[in-house]
Amino acid sequence: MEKYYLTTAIDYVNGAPHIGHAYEKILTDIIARHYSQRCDDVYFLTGTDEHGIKIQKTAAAKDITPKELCDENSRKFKDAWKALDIDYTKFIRTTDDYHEKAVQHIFKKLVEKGDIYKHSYEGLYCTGCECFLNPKDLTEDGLCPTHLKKPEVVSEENYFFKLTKYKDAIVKHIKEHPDFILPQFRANEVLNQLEDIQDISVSRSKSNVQWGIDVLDDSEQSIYVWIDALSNYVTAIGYDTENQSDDFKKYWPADVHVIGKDILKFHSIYWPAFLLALDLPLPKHIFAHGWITIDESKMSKSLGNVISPTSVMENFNMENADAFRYYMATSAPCGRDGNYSDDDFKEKVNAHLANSMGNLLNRTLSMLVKYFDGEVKSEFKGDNPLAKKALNTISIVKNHFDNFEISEAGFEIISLVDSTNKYVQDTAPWTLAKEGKMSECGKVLTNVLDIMCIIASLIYPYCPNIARSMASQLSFNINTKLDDLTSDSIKVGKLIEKENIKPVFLRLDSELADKSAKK
RNA sequence: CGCGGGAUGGAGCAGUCCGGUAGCUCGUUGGGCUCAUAACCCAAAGGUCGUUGGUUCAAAUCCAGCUCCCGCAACCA
Repeated sequence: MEKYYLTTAIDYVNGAPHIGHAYEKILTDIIARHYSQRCDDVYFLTGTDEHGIKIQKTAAAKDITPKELCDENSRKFKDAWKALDIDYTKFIRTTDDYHEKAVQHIFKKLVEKGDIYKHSYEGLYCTGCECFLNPKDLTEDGLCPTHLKKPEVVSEENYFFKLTKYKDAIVKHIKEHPDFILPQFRANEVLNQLEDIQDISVSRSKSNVQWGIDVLDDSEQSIYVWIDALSNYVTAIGYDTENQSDDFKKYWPADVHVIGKDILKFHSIYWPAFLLALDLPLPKHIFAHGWITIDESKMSKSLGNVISPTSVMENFNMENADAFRYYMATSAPCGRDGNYSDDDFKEKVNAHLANSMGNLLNRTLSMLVKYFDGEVKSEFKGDNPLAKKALNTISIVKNHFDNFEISEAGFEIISLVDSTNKYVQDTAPWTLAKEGKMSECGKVLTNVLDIMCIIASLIYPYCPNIARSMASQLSFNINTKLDDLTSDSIKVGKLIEKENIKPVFLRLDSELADKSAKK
């Protein structure tokens, strides 16, 4: 694998980020970190979508310019991702100069090619909303539901993209590439939607929407969201219609676009159509994740249950996002909806990260210090009955990631932890020590520590800080590639001093955690 | 007949494509261990797999009907 290029959806900056935005970034960051363990050149793109009527109105209501609003909110997204250890390569904003220019060129090229044409249509326009309404959204009396005013019939001339021209090619592509849309059960939905697809409007009259990218050679129109926002995936890495950067040649096509299930249609129909029109190859995978609900109900501002990305960390006094990342990533099976609740969060991270994984490392290192003064002797190295399972777990995890089964991969790792805990219980090294069987005892502990190196490596994408702490106590290089992992990583010699044994993750609500929080 | 998702022991889920002893995590109860972060290991209790009918030697799984729940307008991923 030479390179891996992956993207998130770009978030609309009409408000602050919340846990739903965070879910997608965490998933994508975990995928990115996993592939960085398999290839040297991972490019991870995220960013913000900043044009459109809503931004224009929100800014007007706050009496600031749209650009000021975007700057303010885009900053909030960046700050949140920093707090969550989202290690992106690049953050694109659709108001970036290079992006705006490239989008204008893309639009122009499609016009010249004949795939974009001017067309006038009639619609119901509400002066209160300052936008067209769909007839099915009106009240029974034919009024605007928000302003209770009768909308006017207005005809507007816009540019349209010939989506219908590419319908057959996209259907064919989806059918010939069963892993194009993942999870696979989503592909049928898309094929259904493709059945009655129409050409789409790709511009807006500037008399209605001023906050957008201008159409070149037409001062009356600005480019609507589709071409503006979707193009970020190519403009970010240097695409322009005439000059294509080395990065673009190297990274395109994307390996995966990670998106929410609500925007699957745009990514699996509109976006491929634009790419075909531009004679560019299609992304390899489109991965649609589900929603995160809060206490089993949909998150919404009106319900007042919107959770900010960092509030969970703040509530539990956590110094890093590892536990939250782990919980988010494992809270829903691939592509399904998941749920967040404080109780479940506490229960799950305590059980998996503290009781099972963290305690396993802690008890083993403690025994090594207690019985051998922290030293691994050469006679301790040898056959490891856990090696087969551990190495097998690596390949299972890789397979899961290739299908974006992030949650499933996480449970495989914990399953390896559980097996290792059982091994410790079954071999009872403390009993071996009492019976004077020191060599056997040392072998058991070394076997466990060797497996802990693999566990640290596998858990790294989910919990980078915990993994680094584990690796440090094991004198293991956390940057080891997955394919270079062996069940023989622990070096012979003094491994650790008693005072350097530190719990890698404390139980939430434990006395120790309270103490450390009070520090 | 609008579209889609779901209904599996107390909670949350897997298993359904490719029928064959109903599994996981957490919780509960009992026991074990004492190296460890009141942690770890074992065992038990608890489900007629929403309902009705069909196919089959055999159905949670396939087929048909029915009931209930959740999305599909907006703030919003």
